[in-house]
Amino acid sequence: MTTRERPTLEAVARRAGVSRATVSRVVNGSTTVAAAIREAVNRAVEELGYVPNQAARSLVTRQTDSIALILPETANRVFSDDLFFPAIIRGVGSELEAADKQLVLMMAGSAAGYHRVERYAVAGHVDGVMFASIHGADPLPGLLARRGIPVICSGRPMLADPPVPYVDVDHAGGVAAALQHLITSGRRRIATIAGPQDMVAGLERLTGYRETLGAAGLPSLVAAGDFTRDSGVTAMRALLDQDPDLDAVFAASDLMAHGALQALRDAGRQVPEDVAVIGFDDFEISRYSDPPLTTVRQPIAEAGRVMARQLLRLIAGDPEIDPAIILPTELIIRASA
Amino acid sequence: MTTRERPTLEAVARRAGVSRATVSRVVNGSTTVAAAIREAVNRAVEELGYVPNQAARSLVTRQTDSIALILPETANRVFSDDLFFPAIIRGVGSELEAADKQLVLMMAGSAAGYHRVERYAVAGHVDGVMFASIHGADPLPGLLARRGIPVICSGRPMLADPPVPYVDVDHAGGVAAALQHLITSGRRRIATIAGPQDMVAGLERLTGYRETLGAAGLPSLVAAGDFTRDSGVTAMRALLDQDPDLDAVFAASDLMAHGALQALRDAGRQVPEDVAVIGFDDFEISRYSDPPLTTVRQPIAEAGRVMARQLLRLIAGDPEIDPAIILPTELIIRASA
DNA sequence: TTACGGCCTGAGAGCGCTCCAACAAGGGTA
DNA sequence: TACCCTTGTTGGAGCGCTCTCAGGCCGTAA
Repeated sequence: MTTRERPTLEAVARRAGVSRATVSRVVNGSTTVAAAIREAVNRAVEELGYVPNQAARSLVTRQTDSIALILPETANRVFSDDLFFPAIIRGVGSELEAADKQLVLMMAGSAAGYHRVERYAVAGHVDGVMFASIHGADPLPGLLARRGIPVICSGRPMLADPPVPYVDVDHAGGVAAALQHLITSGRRRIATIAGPQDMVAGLERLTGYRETLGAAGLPSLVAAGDFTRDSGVTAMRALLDQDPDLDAVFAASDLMAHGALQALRDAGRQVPEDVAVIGFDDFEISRYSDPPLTTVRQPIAEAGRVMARQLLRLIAGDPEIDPAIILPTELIIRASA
Repeated sequence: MTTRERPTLEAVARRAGVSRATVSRVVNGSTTVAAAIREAVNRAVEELGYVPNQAARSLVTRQTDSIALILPETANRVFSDDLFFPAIIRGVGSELEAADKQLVLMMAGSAAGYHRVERYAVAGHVDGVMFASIHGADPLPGLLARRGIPVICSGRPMLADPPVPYVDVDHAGGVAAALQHLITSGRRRIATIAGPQDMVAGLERLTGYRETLGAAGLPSLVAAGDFTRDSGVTAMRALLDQDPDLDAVFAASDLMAHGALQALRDAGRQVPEDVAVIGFDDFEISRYSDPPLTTVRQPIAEAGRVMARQLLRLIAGDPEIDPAIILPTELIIRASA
């Protein structure tokens, strides 16, 4: 392995016969350098294979051109079966790539990991921090914001002190559209499989369900889930126990809807003839389930993209950041309802 | 926003009434500091909320405690439908988390992104680099290695100059097991949907197919795919055109196998009665397809974990790094074959 | 009492870069 | 010819930290 000594600015300057400052200007694209000298410097850079030392540079500029994305889960949970995080990463990644920033991924499932994230951000390793999907009243976003670090959240944070700008989707609207579709097509005993109630997404979808059904004068029937497929199976069984005659189910996630599909099949119910099923997410796999899943599409990757864009503006010092951006959801009708 | 001035070592030293060097010693856990002084320093650190500046630190130590994972695809392709990258990230992430290193994710789909990755690594922004799934004869791993940067690959790199250590799975063994299962159960016209031939995974699975069938004296029938579901649909149709009487298909990825399942259904074939289908990957979704997919399980997350572990050893200067680690694959028999 | 280690602590020299103040050339104007 | 810009370049300070080395203090032995 050729652990060749890395050339410094100094070395380039010597070779090009100019000063360090001039080389720095050329490297950083300043225009006030005579063409001939710029040429000479560029040649020296090329010949030596010079690449600026990032640590030295950010020591003085106080920025690193990298951005952290915090996934408040353990690595094992994050990428198990769920396509939410991959989609967020996809959106964030494409946006940062375009802005020539680096993405630092941090999985902070444990309390220790949590503290690590805090130290990492405060140590100035990144220029800003994004949070993907927050559990409960998480103090970390506020904590970092108070430390002067640009922060933005995906999903409205429950704790708003200090308020941290966020990007979210229109949960209530999506749920209302889904339920309206069920009601319009004659369903009257509409149950729901709710998401975790320590997350805003779970909370708002349940609230939306209650309100829409309440307004329509229909009874509620709720089972708790945690967005996973298995919890969907369990919840669906419980619902069937409680009301064998239910004719529709709204699941707060596609994965839970798939679980419900399976539980319904096991219980001998036909979908959508006996029971209509609607999910929430519109993951790719929902196009291929049996039957294909009717679901509320939420633009996850787009949320990631917007979140990244907002953070970049925040870092650039733009004073006019929307404190909240809500992206629209859309009901995608397939065969299951 | 409280952009409070970040305290420096100097400030802590003043407050604790000691020198900078002593504070540094305490912060870095040196034992040669008197207990009373250590106490005082720790108190000062606490009171000031001191966190060492990472840039300054790595300027002198020449290490950053972060590691890059390069995904040689565009962000949009990486997380589309595929569960390969999420699984790799999961493995790598859990291992790095345990080692208290940070994961920097880089998507290098374009040529520009490519150059960016190189500069980034050479700039000393990371202590080492991992490559996930390499296309063709990619020069980048070798290039970085020659620059003295610790590098490791997931999947055997086609270009081995200089040789870069890698972690891969036993493609040939998995394919052989799959085909043996088909042959044993009486299948005689076994087609394959091959993966992209610019990737070792695609190449080796096709080679395995040819060799096993050749040894059994059975004819080959090959259609090309690119690991995606859509390519599986197309390839399956082509195979059916070429040999309407084929009785089995081995797809080089689960996604292609799902596509094949769909195309077979559309063509009125029963799986597994008319045509047996076997995939490769064992993604979660394959447990839930119709029928559940028989497939070759490859331990992707484990490969990520091993890769991270190897890189960490490489960075630590361990001279005895296995140039290649091959993880076992396993045939998972479900209903489709 | 003096000499001599052993232990801690402090001073100071960088790490490689940016950026500011200062200065060297030209070229135009009075 | 003297003077003032403008344009381009340089030296040097300083970012916050680590680490080497010299030196202070103390106990022990001679």
